[in-house]
Amino acid sequence: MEKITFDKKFFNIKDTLTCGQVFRFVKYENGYLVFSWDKCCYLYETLDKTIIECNVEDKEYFTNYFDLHTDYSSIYESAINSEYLMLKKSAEMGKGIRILNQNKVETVFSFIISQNNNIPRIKSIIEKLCVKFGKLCCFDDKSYYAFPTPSALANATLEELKETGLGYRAPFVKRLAESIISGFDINGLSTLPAYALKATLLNIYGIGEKVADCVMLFAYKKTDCFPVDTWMEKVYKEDFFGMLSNRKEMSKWFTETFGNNAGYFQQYMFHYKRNIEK
DNA sequence: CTCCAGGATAGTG
DNA sequence: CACTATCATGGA
Repeated sequence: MEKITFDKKFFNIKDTLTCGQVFRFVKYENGYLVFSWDKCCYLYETLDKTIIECNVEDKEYFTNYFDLHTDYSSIYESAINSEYLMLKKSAEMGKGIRILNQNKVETVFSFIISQNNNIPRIKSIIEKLCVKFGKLCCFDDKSYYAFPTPSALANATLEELKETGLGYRAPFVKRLAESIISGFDINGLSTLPAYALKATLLNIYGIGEKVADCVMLFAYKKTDCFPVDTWMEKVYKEDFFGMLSNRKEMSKWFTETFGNNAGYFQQYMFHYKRNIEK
């Protein structure tokens, strides 16, 4: 077992996992188990450190997954020095949030499932998909299921897919799986320029503006992307006093205002807005 | 019971 | 173009 130790100041486990970017994690002992594609790691915090425990061969995978090569202090400073009070408060509260570098195939499927849905249900559907169609794996003495391969999903019937609670999203999942089997290369898209990547994602059945932005930010590291959902629409209107009416234009405004920090700031503010209004 | 959840699609004007 | 009814499911 390998241990990766990182300063806790810019790596809060709970905030990073629960700000809506990732759906496969469970509380375990003093921390969390996190699953990515077919891999697993265990996370916990000490007084001043965040510790990742994983298999030796997965060390670099999870170092990159948790974005440990990126320095968050300058991102945080930039938010704290912003003229927008909402952003300052959000950054202060969520400075331990990191944007993960997730498996691309898993992320595309996960965010197709996320449309018009809530986080507990998204987690439940994905977990059932893994149990039903994923490969049995083990980590230490624990067993879990990998994210299903595209071929496993393509071979499933719509009725079988719907047993996981997918509802009307089942055809989205099936069609994407079939297209990957036929040669559509999700991972290969990383070489495309941002505008071409976005156009390609929007062309996928079941993916619109918001989901495309999420995939670009959470799997392709396009940190100038700013997904606008119901929460960010509230932020835009209530905290930025914006007058635009559609979400695509709001997203554009945030991107133009915050540049390459837009994605990080979106996570800070999403986390703040959701936690403060409860 | 109604409403809504980190929306997208197909159809209409 | 912009606007909107509808989509399956479960929890509040």
